[in-house]
Amino acid sequence: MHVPRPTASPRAAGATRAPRTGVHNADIARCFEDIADLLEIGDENPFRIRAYRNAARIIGELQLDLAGQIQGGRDLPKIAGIGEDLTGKIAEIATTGHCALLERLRKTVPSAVAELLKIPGLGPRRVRTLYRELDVKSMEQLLAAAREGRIRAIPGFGEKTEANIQQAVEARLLKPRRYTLHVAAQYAEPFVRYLRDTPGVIRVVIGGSLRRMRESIGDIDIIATARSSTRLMDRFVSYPEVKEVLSHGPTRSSVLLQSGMQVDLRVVPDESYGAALHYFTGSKGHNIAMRRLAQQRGLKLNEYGLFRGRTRVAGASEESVFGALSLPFIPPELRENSGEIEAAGGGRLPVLVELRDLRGDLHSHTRWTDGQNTVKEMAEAAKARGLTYLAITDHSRRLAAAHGLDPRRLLDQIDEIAAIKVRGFTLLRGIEVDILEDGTLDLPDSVLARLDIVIAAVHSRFNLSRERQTARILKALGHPLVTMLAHPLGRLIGVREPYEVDMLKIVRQAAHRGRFLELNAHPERLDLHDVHCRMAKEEGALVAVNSDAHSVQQLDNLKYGIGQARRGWLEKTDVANTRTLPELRRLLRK
DNA sequence: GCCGTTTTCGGCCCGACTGTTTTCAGTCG
Repeated sequence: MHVPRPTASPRAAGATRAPRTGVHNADIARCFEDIADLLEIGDENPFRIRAYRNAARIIGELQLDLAGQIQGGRDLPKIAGIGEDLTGKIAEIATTGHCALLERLRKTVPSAVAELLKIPGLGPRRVRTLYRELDVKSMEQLLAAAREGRIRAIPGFGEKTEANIQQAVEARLLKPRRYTLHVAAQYAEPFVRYLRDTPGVIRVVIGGSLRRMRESIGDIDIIATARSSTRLMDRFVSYPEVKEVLSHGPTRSSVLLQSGMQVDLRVVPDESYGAALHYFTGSKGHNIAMRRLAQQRGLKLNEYGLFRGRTRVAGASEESVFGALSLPFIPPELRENSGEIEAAGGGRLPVLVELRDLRGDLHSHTRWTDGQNTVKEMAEAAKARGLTYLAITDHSRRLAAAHGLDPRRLLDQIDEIAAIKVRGFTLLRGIEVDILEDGTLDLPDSVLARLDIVIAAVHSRFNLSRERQTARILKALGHPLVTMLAHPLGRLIGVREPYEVDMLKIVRQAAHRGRFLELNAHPERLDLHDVHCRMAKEEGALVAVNSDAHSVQQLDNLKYGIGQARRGWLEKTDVANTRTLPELRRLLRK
């Protein structure tokens, strides 16, 4: 099945407990975040706190494995934002699994207190006050204090704040949610259409992480220009699906929909449209870096424009903002402050792959297994979307729940595919064959040899050790008949963590053997991850952006795959299925 | 804690909204 049953998977433990061999960048980043939280509650120098947060963000996005680097006896490269002191702490965490500073801070403030920062409306100062005045050390104690009316008695707090805190804690116990891209889009698009229907409105567009095509979306950001902002704002907060109005001002408002999704609207004058769109698209890190760049040139960047003194020098369009800072337009998918500003400044921005560059799709399913449509219907739907070829790649026998194909049925399917003719369109014969636990394939070579495309996929034993899982996949990629590795991390966004594998080894094996790495475009997968797209590009492995469609409608998921590929800096030449069929066949023969 | 053709010291992104105050702190994005 393309979406296997969720399985429990332990989250990475904190980096500062027992020493262990596998310290990941995420662990180091988490440690720095925890330090920043505790320093903040301790009312430390805000710029010192910012340095830790900044470092955490940089490390979290870094491709280089820091602990591996140190354990291999190599020096860390110079990383902007990480100086002498933090380099030392990285080395400390990588070698000992502990950070002495964090341990020390935890003795002054219990780390459960830092959890309270996650409550919307509670920042460091209020958390500190609640801890000192009421000895509140946990969510439970905070909720009790609110219910008993003890919070309103503290100076600076009032009844309203107390009620808000109580509500926020209760809501948090219901679990905060993030949404996959396609779910967020389902909420966003009708809302945008509704807003466009307002008299006097000029423009309404989606920004934020949805525009950046991030794999999961926390809230929806909408930017608008209008002749009357108050009229638009009034209509915004009266949208029928609104459950609660979180804030309501003339230029900025936030609402909660019945689904729990938060939506923010920012309204600016039309001449500020580009600056506001840029600001509300983010990411936060990108915005900070851009404002700093402006500042270095004696300018000021905010959501109203780019200013020299009081004079606006740009802001009507995003292009004008970038241009006034001597930069080309940076596509939204790249705006993560992960080198895009430097690349833009140096004329090294990639020309990103686009949906219309795709010539075919190399992974799809039919009624032969767990798909909903026939081979012919899939072919016609793919052709209608402008593609010129489609590989039919149903499951192999091991996946019994999906009615996986045994050799006999696969041979029958090959015959059916050969008999189907769609003008100007080519069907490729394929299989998504299970990689068994020992790295061998679920079907004999004699059958696989009759196919154009052999996709190898892990659908079982997700919990093998990193070493065994990696060896299993490397062995499959070494099989002479394998074309490609399906969904390399096996994750389901928000449901199942990726399995433990050494992606660098896998990417290098793929590059060495000429195998493709799939970027599975299903919005719950988006697997390859964007950082591994960049890794694949650097190591010279080709990526195939595939729909893994189980129905004709799911062919439309390709747009999400392209979004992820763009986030991974991929260009047309980095993606295998941008090739024409003759070019693809030449690649496959190699 | 980081960083530097304005600086090795003195800066560090910017503005809106809420609630509790009577001019602003705290929080958020």
